[in-house]
Amino acid sequence: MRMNRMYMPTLREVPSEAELPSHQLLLRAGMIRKLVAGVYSFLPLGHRVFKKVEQIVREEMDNIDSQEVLMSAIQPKELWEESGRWSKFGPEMFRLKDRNGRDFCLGPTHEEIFTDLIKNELKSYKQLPLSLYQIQTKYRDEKRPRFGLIRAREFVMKDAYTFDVDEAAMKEAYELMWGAYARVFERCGLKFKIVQGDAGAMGDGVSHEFIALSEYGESFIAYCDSCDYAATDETAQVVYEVAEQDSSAEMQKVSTPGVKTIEELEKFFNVPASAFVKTLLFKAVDEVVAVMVPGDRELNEIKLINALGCAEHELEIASEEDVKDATGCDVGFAGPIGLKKGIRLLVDERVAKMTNMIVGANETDFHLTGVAYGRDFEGEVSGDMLMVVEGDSCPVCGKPLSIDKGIEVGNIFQLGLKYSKSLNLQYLDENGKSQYVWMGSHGIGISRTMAAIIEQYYDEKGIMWPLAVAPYHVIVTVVDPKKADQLEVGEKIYADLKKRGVEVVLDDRKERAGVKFNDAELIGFPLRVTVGRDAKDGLVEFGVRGKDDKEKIEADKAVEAVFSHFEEVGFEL
RNA sequence: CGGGGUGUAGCGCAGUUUGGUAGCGCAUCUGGUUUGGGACCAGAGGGUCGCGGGUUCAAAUCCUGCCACCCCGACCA
Repeated sequence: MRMNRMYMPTLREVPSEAELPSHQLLLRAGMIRKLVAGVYSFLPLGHRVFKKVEQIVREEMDNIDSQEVLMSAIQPKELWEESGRWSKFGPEMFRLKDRNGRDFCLGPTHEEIFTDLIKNELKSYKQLPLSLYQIQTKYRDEKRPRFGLIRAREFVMKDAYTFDVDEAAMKEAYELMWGAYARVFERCGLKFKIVQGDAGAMGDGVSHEFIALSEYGESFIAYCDSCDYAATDETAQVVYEVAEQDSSAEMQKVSTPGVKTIEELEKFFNVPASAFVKTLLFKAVDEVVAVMVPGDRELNEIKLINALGCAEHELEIASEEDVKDATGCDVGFAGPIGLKKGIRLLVDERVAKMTNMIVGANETDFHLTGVAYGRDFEGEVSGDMLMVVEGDSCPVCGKPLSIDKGIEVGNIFQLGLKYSKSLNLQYLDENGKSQYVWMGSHGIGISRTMAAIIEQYYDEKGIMWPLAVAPYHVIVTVVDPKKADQLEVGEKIYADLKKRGVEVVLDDRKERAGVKFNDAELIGFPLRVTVGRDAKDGLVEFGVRGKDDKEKIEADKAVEAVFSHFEEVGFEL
């Protein structure tokens, strides 16, 4: 490709709408443009990178005998009602009606559609296992789209679905997928961690997330350096020991005027935060629920949601009015004793061991001390309800956990029988008996992966694409294309590289050298051959993006230099 | 959806407090001089000042309703 014909509107200045490096650089390098919030157009250079990532995914999926299909983005409401997700997905789903008023959605994911497709054809165990995937546009009306391609409302995902005869076979398919995903992200050059995930709206089974490490990531992960335990912060099991407490203390009401927060309480009573128990009120659908966690810890809302069995969007913090109605007092004095009748009280398992805690009295300006679980009140003991923090003990080996941040680029789920049951997907086994199909669902965010790569490969000048995903491998920069000798040498190297199958652009634009160099570095071509003033002596310059030292070589050796670099970094065309 | 902020030329911004009919830098076009790290000189084009309503002789500026976009919180590939 000749650059003077290339549509690559690079920007000198950072668009004010972009904050993250990947977002800024994608815009500045002329790779994407925003249409509306969370919806982007891919320009030629961006599209080339996109296709590279897509192709890597495709190859690795094909490699494990998953077969590519293409489903519609537009889906009928009926299938979603069968699975119960028409309401569960909530406002995240883009919904639309046809001219007759029939309801549809733009697919946020495709479990229903794949299951439905298969159920009409699948008859026998002999047809299993089956693994299908597609690379297709997904729609999710995010509450808050942001960070460019990282949280978009329209994005491209590779989604795969596996169908197996039993649980063991499903787990085998899961392992296969795991391996393919690891290879995909390795080939993309990403530094990533594989962590246990929460299944969320997808199902209740085992799941893992592939997290590309990045300081700008939205996903927090807890992991152990001593063993291989790793989980998302929401999933990580919290080890929290309650010290033996004196149970002889009597419950007493203490006046605590205006003392509401844990910090204020610590000062007032002069005891550590762990002596208190927070009673938090939430509204789930239209029921108010109270949750108790130790005063020095945060509640994990995901764990609460799982305990309640409601959907994410159905849970919200109770309003001030709801709190007053439930407790009969101002916000800040809620406690387990004297709550309005009928309010569910969930209790973290550790709270249930406390025999001398301080809680709100459900009376404005009063707290209760010396409260013992079991003696003074009881609730539903709900296991672990806490958010993990750095330094918590590893639930496997007991060593302290580390916390890191990253971008979720892929995930794998063991769906089990969730969809085959709700959508009635069965096969006949060897004995002619009907059995439900064991399913798995596996996603990779293609466009998001592209952004995640940039987050790991950039410097102050621009992007530094790994060769495997670079829009082109080499840029041949002709410093002054009006000089016949330079242009001639540049054209020859360009043609020779092309002949050898190298993806190459020729910068033949009538721009000053600085503009060309800056554009090349911004866009992030991995290799640069500069044809300048020494061209008349048959010399050119060979450089690698990200390395300052340039090497003067004979023009005839340029192609060789490119290939020896390929060899050096283990890249194959 | 709650809280905060912004909307003026393709991009980045000033002008709004104190109403008087729109400006700067970059980019674009023309001519010339330059030519290895975002050139210089001269000239030119480009704006429903987010949209609607109101106040006023007069509105980018004041009032009001709406919209869009960005940031902070809860969701996910």
